[in-house]
Amino acid sequence: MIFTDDEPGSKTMSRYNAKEIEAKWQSRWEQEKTFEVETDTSRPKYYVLEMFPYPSGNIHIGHVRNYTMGDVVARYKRARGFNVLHPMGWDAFGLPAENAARDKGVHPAEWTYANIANMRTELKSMGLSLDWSKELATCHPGYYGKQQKLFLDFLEKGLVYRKESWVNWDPVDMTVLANEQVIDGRGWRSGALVEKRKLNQWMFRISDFSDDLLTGLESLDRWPDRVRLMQENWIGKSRGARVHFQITGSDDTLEIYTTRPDTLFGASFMGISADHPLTQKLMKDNDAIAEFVAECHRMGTSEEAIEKAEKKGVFTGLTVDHPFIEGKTLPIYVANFVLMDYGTGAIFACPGHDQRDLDFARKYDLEVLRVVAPEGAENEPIGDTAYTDPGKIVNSDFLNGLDSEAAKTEIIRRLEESGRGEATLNYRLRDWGLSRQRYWGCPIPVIHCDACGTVPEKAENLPIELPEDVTFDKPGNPLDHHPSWKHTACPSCGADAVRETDTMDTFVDSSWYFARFCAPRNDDPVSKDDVDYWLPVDQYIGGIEHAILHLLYSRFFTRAMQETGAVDIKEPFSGLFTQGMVTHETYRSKNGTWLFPHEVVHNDAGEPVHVETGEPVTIGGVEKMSKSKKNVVDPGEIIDKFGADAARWFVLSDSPPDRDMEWTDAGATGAWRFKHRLHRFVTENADKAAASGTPAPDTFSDAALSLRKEAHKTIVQVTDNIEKLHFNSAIAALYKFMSSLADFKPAEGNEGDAFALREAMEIMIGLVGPMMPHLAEELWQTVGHDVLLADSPWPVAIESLTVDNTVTMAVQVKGKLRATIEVAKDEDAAKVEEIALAQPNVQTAIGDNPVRKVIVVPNRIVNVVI
RNA sequence: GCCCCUGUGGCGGAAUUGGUAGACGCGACAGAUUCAAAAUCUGUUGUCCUCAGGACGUGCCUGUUCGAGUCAGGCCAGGGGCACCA
Repeated sequence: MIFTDDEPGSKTMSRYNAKEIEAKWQSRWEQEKTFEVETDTSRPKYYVLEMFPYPSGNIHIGHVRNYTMGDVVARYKRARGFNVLHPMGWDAFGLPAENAARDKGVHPAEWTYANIANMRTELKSMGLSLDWSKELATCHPGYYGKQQKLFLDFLEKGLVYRKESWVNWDPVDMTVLANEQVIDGRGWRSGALVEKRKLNQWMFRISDFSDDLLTGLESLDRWPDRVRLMQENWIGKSRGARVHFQITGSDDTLEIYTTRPDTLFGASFMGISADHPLTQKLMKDNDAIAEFVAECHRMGTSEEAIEKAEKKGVFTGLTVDHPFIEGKTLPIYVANFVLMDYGTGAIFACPGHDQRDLDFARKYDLEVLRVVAPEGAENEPIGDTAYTDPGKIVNSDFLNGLDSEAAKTEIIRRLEESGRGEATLNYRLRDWGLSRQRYWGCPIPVIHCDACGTVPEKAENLPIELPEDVTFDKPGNPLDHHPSWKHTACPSCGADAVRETDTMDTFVDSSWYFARFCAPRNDDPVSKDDVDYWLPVDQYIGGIEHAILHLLYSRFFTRAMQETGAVDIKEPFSGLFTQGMVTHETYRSKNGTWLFPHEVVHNDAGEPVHVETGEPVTIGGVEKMSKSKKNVVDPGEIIDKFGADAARWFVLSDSPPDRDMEWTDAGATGAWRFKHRLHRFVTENADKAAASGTPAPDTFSDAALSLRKEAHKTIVQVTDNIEKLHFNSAIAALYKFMSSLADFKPAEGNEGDAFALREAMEIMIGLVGPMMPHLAEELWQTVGHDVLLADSPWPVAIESLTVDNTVTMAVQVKGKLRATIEVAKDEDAAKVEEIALAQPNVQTAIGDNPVRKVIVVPNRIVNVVI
């Protein structure tokens, strides 16, 4: 067993006992309240936040990676003199608690708080520099009561409204289903065919902020480009036209939105959504339409389901007149691919230039006409693929010969001139439906009164707490079933009234917690003085899976809170980092069942076998860790086996933080070895080093000078790497520095050597500190410091030691490396060229060819062109 | 289906952002130490060839450039998101 930190009977093994030492420093930090912070406007602040976890029961390696990254930044910024806010809390409402209640009969609150207690212990064992005094849980009335206040503020400002919208409905369980609870169109528990159903829902007016959320992205220069791009696409600003089509033989018009008005002459039919008012009207006395609408409602509410479904429709019997082609009419179809939520819920279809329209047209044998063509393809018919690129307009009367852009402008001019349409901007972003028909969420603080309608709860009555005595044995929302909870008096007229029994989407909880952390026990939801100091979050870290919804909702909430005066800013997170997932090999036993990594060992022949039965094991692909495939490692076991420092070190090393990392025991062992190597070196060499505070002597041996240079260069590199969150590169630099440090043999009695050794050891300890904080504290003490490393400043590089006066330059002939030369830094280009050309290998490569040109890039490369 | 990302040795990855591809770690191999093993230390390790040298090489194909892992265009493969999972 090589992983035991204190191997008995081993003489060479260091006596570093991770468990003891890690616990020791954790309690020291806790006693001294090292990481508890207060608003202090005299000091520069830095707010580091990792996305708070859902309390599922145990932390997983993904959490370890996420929180370690944040912790490195937090500890580093502290060392750089910032007042660092680094809080932790729990995203504690949500479905899993209700599932546990239903499956195991345990109350959601009990289940959640037990999970929190366990995860808190696990997180604490990681040695994170968190201010635990600011801990919060969204399921606590102290949090969600304030959220209800925010809701009322938003309501007053007109940022919330009610509207009918669609939900997935399980007709057997009589309950609303989340998209993930709909499997192949059926309820996950009942197996019943899921229907779409309309419910009255509360909505946030996020779409009022579409343009602001879009332009705001430009200011977020410390966000990954891809996240900004994803949000930009999600908001989906488009320029297009609204066109009013006359319904043939009627005074009514059908209003459509299109981004391709240039293809209007290629229109062959109209598509309207199953939920379009016209459809709703027609289905009353048309069974075929009614049947088709019902079919559409069985499709599920996700955009993915709608897009992937076969394109289908039903003819309404109505046609519209083409606005520019005299006598041409276009049939109106109810079509399953037209979304009521986008544009006007109606389109004109041009099969030649839109793939969905083409699929539909082929199915129903409708006309397909080319109206846009690339150069030379004007007369080519459209095959099975729509031509969606821009090109030259053909078959389009007055648009012929124009390019797509000019045609758009021209046709909009003509539409506006004739009053049959106008240019318009459209956004894909829809309002945010926040109502959930569930128990374990924040109650929406409004009351329905027969006389007064919908009335907000009085602020002094907050929090509206969830009742504890609920059961989950009946389908539907327990709040609705509760005998007394929903019955109350109308705050306005005092008559008997009923509470709203819907609770809020859990995304609401996570849309303002970063603001609450600034003063988590404050009476108002948000403490102005504290958020003015701490916000925005300087570095936010979390998974890429939140790139759109959570981050967009938080940006909306911050704007909404600005409107209610709670904050003065628009953007909550000035820096964002999205870390990759943790993956692991998968294993299957002989009979095909998944196995945990700890159930697999290698036999003498090196083959993977089951630890108990000895039967062969199949090693599968490397996949995202998931409980169903059992390819998970338990952080508790890892910390137990390797120590928190080694676990932290390993999740930072090897893989770049924004990419997926594979968990391997071998990698963890490497981290563990480094920890011991460093510990052994410092404990064995501390007495050879100069005493703390000894001034630098005037002269140094070559070896000492070279060690000092490497030490100071390492400061520069590690600092730069941490600033850029390139933790893996920082660790590579430290490994390299460790080799040089271990190679350094100070001559006895040599002052310079003793000084260099001490300096290098202290630099090493300081730089390792954010990653392996326990070991670093221990060694910091070993080399003679009383002050905690956590309270000590970051190592400072001496600039003169970080630059070399010679550089190695590559010499290429025709782009191929032929030699390297050592020249003075910033050497004159002519001199460099002369030296380069004098190299025998260079001469051989040039041969008899005339030298046409020599390119000299200072301090980098020489390229001889022949 | 739509949007976004990623692809470099046996493996994880590095590359000052267009300038010596493979830093650093893992694994493997060889040696030292040991009664022996573990641990530790030292060295070698992209592929191929006619091996003091050279050719090839960053998923595939084309291009721009004195020079491409890096830029452009087109493919292929894997992953994330798609509004009620969090």
